[in-house]
Amino acid sequence: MVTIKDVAKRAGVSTSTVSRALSGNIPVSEETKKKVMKAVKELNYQPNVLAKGLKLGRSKTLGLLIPNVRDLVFPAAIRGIEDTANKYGYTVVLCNTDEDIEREKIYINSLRRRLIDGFIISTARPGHKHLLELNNEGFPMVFLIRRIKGNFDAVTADNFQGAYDATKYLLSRGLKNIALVNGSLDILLYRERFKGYKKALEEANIPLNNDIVIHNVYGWEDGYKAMATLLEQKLKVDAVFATSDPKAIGVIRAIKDYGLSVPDDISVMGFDDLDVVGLLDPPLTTVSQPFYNMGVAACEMLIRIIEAKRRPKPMIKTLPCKLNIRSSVR
Amino acid sequence: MVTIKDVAKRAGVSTSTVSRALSGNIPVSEETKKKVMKAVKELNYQPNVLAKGLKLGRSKTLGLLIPNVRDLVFPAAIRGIEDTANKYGYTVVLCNTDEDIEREKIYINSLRRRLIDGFIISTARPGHKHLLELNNEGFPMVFLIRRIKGNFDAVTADNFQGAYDATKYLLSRGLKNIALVNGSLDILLYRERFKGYKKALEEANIPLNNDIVIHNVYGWEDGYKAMATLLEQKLKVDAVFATSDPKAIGVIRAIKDYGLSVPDDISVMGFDDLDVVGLLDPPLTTVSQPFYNMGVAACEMLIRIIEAKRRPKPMIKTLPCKLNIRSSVR
DNA sequence: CTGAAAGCGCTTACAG
DNA sequence: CTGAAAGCGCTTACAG
Repeated sequence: MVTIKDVAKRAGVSTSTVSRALSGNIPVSEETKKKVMKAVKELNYQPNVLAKGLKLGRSKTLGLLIPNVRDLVFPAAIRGIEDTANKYGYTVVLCNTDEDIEREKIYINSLRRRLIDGFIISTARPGHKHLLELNNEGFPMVFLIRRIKGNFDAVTADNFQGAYDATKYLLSRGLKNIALVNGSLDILLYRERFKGYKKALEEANIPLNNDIVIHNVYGWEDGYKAMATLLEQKLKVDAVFATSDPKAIGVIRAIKDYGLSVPDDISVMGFDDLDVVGLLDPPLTTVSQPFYNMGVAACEMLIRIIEAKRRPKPMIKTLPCKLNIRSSVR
Repeated sequence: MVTIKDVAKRAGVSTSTVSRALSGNIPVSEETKKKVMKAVKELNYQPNVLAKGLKLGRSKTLGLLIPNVRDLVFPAAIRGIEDTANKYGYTVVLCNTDEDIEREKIYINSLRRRLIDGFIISTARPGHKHLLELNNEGFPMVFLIRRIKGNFDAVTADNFQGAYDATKYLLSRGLKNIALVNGSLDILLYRERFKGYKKALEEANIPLNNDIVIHNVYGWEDGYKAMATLLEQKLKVDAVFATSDPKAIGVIRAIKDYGLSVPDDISVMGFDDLDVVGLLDPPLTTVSQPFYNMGVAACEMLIRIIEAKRRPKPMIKTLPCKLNIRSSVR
């Protein structure tokens, strides 16, 4: 491997000068700069990032904490993060926590030994004391998709607006008995989606019917069960707003298994717009979250925090959702 | 941050001794080892991985090159890699190449400045000279899922056997006119799947009908087109073997759009067993690739190569596929 | 078994 | 503007 010494020798200057010519932080005469650059080129010199990191106490790497790469929600966001990190010369390390706080703590500790420069965190849930401590230390971090209450840097979708628009749209199609199949209210974004749903109903003067509102639904199996329960009870339902696409998939399967049709008998609205959801039968009408762009925004925000001299004021960036109308709503 | 010096001071020994006690490579008396461990605990000392890496010329970091995280093929494999890397104290850096050789070269170069210890490569395709060079340097690398011809370390599925079994199964269901919707023959695994298909046909004394064999099909849109073409020509087809699940999804949509039913009119067999494919309508019968385990195996192989004193002989590990029978074949 | 010293490849405060 | 020196936090060959 060619080092800064080799470059210095070839250019006939000291290693200090090479370093300065390369960093650009400290003035170097045009002439010597040229000599250095020539030597760099000729030797194809690549600075050693570890050595630099050791000296500077920064490693140009970012940690990304997510529950599980296999969740279809994450790949697009990861891609946005990777692309952005790469653009700024950063590298990202992926950590799957499986929603396990202990695993998360272990990951955070082990990454700190690598002098990680900051974290993007998509695992916010009750029991996040360790994250607050990290933040109090002034450690750069930004929440993505999920966030926790309070004044922390975060990038999320506009969950309230998305849910509001979705419900409004169902209403506009003449659907009145709109069931809600929602996630855990422990998680902020499900509280917000619930609010959006209620607001739209309220504006249409439709009273909230708690019989057809189900919370704590996780994933498609649960979605299936929730819908089956609704159907068993023979409650009047002409549409279902499932607040995540996996839930919607389960809901659709249940409806079909009970011999009914989507959307002729019951319309189904999802939330997420996962890459696969246009391929379903029927293709799912859903609220589209800008996952890729959220990844980009979170990564840019984190890098800005890392590279700032003074920590900027916390900022919550909320990206708009938009309805992706396909065929599961009549 | 607490360093080895702090530990040395507290334990009343030199930093050399602390280092030796911790590594275990060099004998240290039981007594001093105890003192060191005590100090380590009390101070919660975490060695600085960058410093260690700089000294040792290794970084305990692995590079993973894939075309795109958003391809549904990869998340499970990534998860297997992450879990394994983590178990051995390694960290993995993900790179999306978009099948672009230039991007790939840039990634490889920039990771080498980080003293990356080895690569897992899922991007093998024509134009891999740079990979051969890397290999010739003795740089640790293993191919995953896709590999190139020759004697290189690799972990793949048994593509021949999988395709053979799939075709045999279709035959066993009384299906005789089995179309093949296949990928590019530039890619080894599609050649192997083609061979498996031909072998099964041959054994059943069914001549290969080139009219219903289509190659160079990439993704679901292409799968749709391929099937549409077949249908337009009114060729006799009672089953389709699509050699990837996305192709199968396109095939199914085309069949439905032409007013036919799966599997009543035409049966469809896929290949991959992506996480979502059981949720389709009808749930897809497909060849299941052990993506997670392939990720684990590739990562273990790579770490073994990295940590070996002498480079072990190249080894190709082939994991068996198994049929996952659902409802798209009659 | 243990310590002092050198060195991994950088950057930057200190002189000049 | 430039060089010599110190130092980031480790490990290990060299003495003892």
